[in-house]
Amino acid sequence: MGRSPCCEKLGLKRGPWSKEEDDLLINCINKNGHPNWRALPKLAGLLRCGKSCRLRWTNYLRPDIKRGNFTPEEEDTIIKLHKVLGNRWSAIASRLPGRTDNEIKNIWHTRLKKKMSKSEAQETPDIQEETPEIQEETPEIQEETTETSKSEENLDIHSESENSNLDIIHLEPENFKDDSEITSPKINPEIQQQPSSSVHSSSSMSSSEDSCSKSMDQIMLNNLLEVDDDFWSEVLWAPVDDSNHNNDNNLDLSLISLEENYQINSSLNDNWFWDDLFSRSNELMLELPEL
DNA sequence: AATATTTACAACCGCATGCTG
DNA sequence: TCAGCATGCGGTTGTAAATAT
Repeated sequence: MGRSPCCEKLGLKRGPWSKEEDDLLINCINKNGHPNWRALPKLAGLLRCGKSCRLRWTNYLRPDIKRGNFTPEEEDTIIKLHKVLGNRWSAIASRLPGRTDNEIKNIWHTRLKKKMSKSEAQETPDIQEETPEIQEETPEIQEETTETSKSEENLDIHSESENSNLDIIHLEPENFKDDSEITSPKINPEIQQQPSSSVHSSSSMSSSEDSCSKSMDQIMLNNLLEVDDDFWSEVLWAPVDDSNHNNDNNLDLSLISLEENYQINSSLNDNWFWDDLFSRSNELMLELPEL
């Protein structure tokens, strides 16, 4: 199938946008919307291609864009989502209201990637040193990993945490009212104090991931859950329309289901959510057919 | 102060995909 | 069913600003 060029390049302006151009574009979109990007430049009196206008609008001029530096919480969220979603910037952006995929991609390449590799380098020796101690301190926890997390004892802990924090987590963008709802961690002190076991391979974890997953194992083992264990695989093993083998979609569905499940079942605080979403998503990745 | 290097970010490019006639 | 078109998306580039030498 042939693909037409997005615009005729002759005579069209490229490069940075001027204030005047921005104003023309904003005025035009405010007046007419943007039902057709290709026709829009002419309508607005701009010597730009439609694609350029669309990018300028979606990445910079849109009124709902949050300008300014990323907060540490936002950065943390990006790191966690990137572990789950990979380079799917638009998917990550959809979970960070007011931020664009381009912006997230930029901050990842310029800051977060380096930050992560730096902290990995710094913390890897510590992790290696600490792991044996942790394992020694948590024999019970380790045993529990082989069993279901639904023991009476675990449920007791769970119900306590329920009492302490009954926040329902809504991951969909429209449910994020502000930054604090997105990320601000409200760590259950009980869980924080509990030593971490080593269910997850630390070798593949950055320090930020490590820090965010300090309590992950406890979460996984002790607090999750009223979530039906079958749930996590239901999506994966549900019949898939052969005519539409889109693994990305399957993954999306799986993640959406994860999110929805938490909306319904969550008595977890934010950290727990992220930790478990990450963990479960890794499982999903492993179970998914090769992309 | 001048120059070199690094960082941050806007913008571009081209492929993929969905929609429409 | 298929070609053409519009848009979404991720990778990459260009460049201004900041920082180091």
